Amino acid sequence: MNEGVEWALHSCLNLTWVDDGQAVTAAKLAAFYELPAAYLNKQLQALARAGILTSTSGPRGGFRLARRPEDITVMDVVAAIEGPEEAFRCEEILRQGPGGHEDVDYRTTCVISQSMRRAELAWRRELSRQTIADLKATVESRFPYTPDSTRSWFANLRT
Amino acid sequence: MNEGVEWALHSCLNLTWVDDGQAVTAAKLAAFYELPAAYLNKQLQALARAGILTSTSGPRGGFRLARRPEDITVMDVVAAIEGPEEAFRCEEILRQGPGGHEDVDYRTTCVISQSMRRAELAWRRELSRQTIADLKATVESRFPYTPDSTRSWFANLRT
DNA sequence: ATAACCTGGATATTACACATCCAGGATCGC
DNA sequence: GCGATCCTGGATGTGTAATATCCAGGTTAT
Ligand code: SF4
Ligand code: SF4
Repeated sequence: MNEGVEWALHSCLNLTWVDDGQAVTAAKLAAFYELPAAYLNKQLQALARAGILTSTSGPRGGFRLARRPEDITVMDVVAAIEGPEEAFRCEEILRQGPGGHEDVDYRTTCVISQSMRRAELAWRRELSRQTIADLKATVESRFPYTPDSTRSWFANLRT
Repeated sequence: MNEGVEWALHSCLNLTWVDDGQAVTAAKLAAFYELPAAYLNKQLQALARAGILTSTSGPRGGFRLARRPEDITVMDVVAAIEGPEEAFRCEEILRQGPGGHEDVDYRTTCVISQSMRRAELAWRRELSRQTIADLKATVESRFPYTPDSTRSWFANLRT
């Protein structure tokens, strides 16, 4: 599991707490957790390509959420960062074994592959149930002053 | 996801098809898929430590299943190879952020961490539902002559 | 006694995640 | 227009973990 997923989710949450319509610089988002700015920027670009964030160039530019938090699932973010590939990559070792054929796609016929795929589907389904809005609501109910303190932290940030 | 998991599951399946009470050498199991023998041996050792296989030293030694296939879940094998760690390792970046405390275990309080953990639980539950016996049965119903051909392949193997 | 085989630590190799850098382009304020 | 700000994306460097090999030692069957 890529570490960038964690950064991306945190950044999305932080974006829900800044003033609406306000774009936030990659450098500022990185500064919040003291992350390497250039590298976080890459993750944000991936989120932008996935349609989760919109990016604006130039002064007063930066990133903002492309949709409402209710419409962004945790799975969306994970997929944007990790790529569309499945975690279980079947190496099709059956191909090397006796009775293996070059022209068979073992990923679809093989039992082990199917079993892994089913488990991964359950994982994805669970991540799709949760939205950024859900996370936001849970945080706010547990730490009611997080929105205010986050907003003011970004507002008072000196570069 | 470790590639050794695939090897281990295949090897367990193959072991269900050899004559009962017959131990199979790591080298033979590796030869079946042309895998690196020394490395597969490491995975088999892990399975032995986990109580999934029993190992016998000396001539006529090797590995055999420690329990009935019905009593070995796919999750057992995955856990034996991958170790007990969770796939989502929370780096607790909140600790670096404003308002972070040294003495808080963010892995338990944090919403993101919980969300990931829940998804991973669903994944594990799904893998625990399937046993080696289930895989075996599915393979045999699709490819009825696999047990015979596998058994005879091992029997006729020349080193 | 000898050969077959597992055990486990040390070591080499390789792939990939992590991280940085820079040239280019867009946008804003002046 | 001009300079400053900031995103874009490819090239590149770095470090760590997965992959793979090796060997010295222990166990067991014949
Ligand atoms: S049997 Fe399935 S899991 Fe194993 S190598 Fe073939 S496709 Fe992959
Ligand atoms: S908030 Fe949660 S996921 Fe993020 S660093 Fe803290 S514990 Fe980890």
